[in-house]
Amino acid sequence: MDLKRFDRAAECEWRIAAHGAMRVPAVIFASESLMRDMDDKVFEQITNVASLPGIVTAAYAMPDAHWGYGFPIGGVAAFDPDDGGVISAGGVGFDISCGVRTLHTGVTESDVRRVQVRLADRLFARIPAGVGSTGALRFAPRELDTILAGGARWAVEQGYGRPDDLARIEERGCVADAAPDAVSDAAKRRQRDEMGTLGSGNHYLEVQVVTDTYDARLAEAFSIERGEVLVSIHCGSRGLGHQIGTDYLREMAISAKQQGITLPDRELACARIDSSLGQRYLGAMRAAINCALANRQILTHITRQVFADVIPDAALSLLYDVSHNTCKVEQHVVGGEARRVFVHRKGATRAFGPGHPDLPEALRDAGQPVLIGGSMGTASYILAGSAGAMQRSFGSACHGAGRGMSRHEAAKRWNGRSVIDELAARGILIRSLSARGVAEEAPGAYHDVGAVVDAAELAGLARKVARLEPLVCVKG
DNA sequence: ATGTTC
Repeated sequence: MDLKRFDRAAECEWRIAAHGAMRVPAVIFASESLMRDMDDKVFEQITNVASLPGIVTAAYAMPDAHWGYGFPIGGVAAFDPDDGGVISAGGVGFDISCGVRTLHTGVTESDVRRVQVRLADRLFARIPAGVGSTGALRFAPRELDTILAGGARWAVEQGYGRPDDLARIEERGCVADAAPDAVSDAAKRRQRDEMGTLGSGNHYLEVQVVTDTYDARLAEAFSIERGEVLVSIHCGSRGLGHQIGTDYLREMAISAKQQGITLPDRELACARIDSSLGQRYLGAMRAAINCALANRQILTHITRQVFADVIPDAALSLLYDVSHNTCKVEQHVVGGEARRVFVHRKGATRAFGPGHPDLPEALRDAGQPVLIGGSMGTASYILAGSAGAMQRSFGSACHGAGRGMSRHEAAKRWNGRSVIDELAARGILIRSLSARGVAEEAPGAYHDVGAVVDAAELAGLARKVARLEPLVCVKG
């Protein structure tokens, strides 16, 4: 990206003053090196977002930002319903509430190394992964409505997990005001056999070891120690969320035209938050959030069963669960006063700072765990949300490494089998049904996740707590 | 991300 188009406000903060149709400035948080590598499309898309009605303060892009549908992936934007603010299906994304949850295991790397192959094989046998994968569970439409209203809370009531898991999930496992009635029958049909499945693309279940901790106080608050094994599950709302995105994008494109909302890009189709379409989308999107939370909860239950069998000493407890693709109603201080705004985070993680009332008591002094998934075979990081994020980015931070190469290009460049063999030689076991999928997800297709989290920290959005390396990875 | 092309 051409850096001359920006005002450098700080080492990792690049501003674009409002001009043309922009209602507010745009801000990218990144190092100079990440900025140089960043797709020009991010500049175009973030300035487009800044022109949407009712946007508050600024449009933001995180250090891992790249080209997305309408909004960049790694985009954050807040809208005020009392100022004509909008909700955009493209601003949430197709994989609604895709996210990561990380579990403690209480065992060490050597405990896993002893049984590593069996653990990899058993997880792969039990965790359905891949395009169109189906699970062991089947739900009639009415049961699905209960899931869409109840989220992880429903799952725990059904015996998938423990009541104390819920405090460690955003919204305590169930987002309010979900509207299963606003979800099409087609979306529900697609989901009836996909609960408890991982999906494809960059989704994974990974067994990881803590290689480094950076802040002793925060590591202790998160109960993280070097050498401990963790499990991270990265997946979303599967076919249901995708179908909701498709359904409402179509409807928003038609309605925006009728309402005279001028769009710089038709992919930014949106509806006023206070319109009936806006409210229906919000209800459907919240149903998809609950679907994703229930999905990750069921996968947690299966993972616990596998560990109980292969490593009986392990005790899996939830560190935290974050969502990456959402729009949430939150209170933020804008121009010195508390305002209720609708925060779109697309490929961005909520990163609430210390003292936030939505955090469970055990984590409140430390700040929210921010779980950063690396690319396959590379490190992941755990950060802590900060007061800086509350001031600078509506309580948001980055979400991952950020793709640097298209799937097509990666599939041409790498051979899946070779990628698996090379990682196995480094002690990392990959299990996947799709060699092409593995090639598309080759570590070289992504930016350096370490550079991304360093930039997030330097920008004042989050504090580094721990670095993890993979031991086993089940891929879609 | 996605019954990987409405």
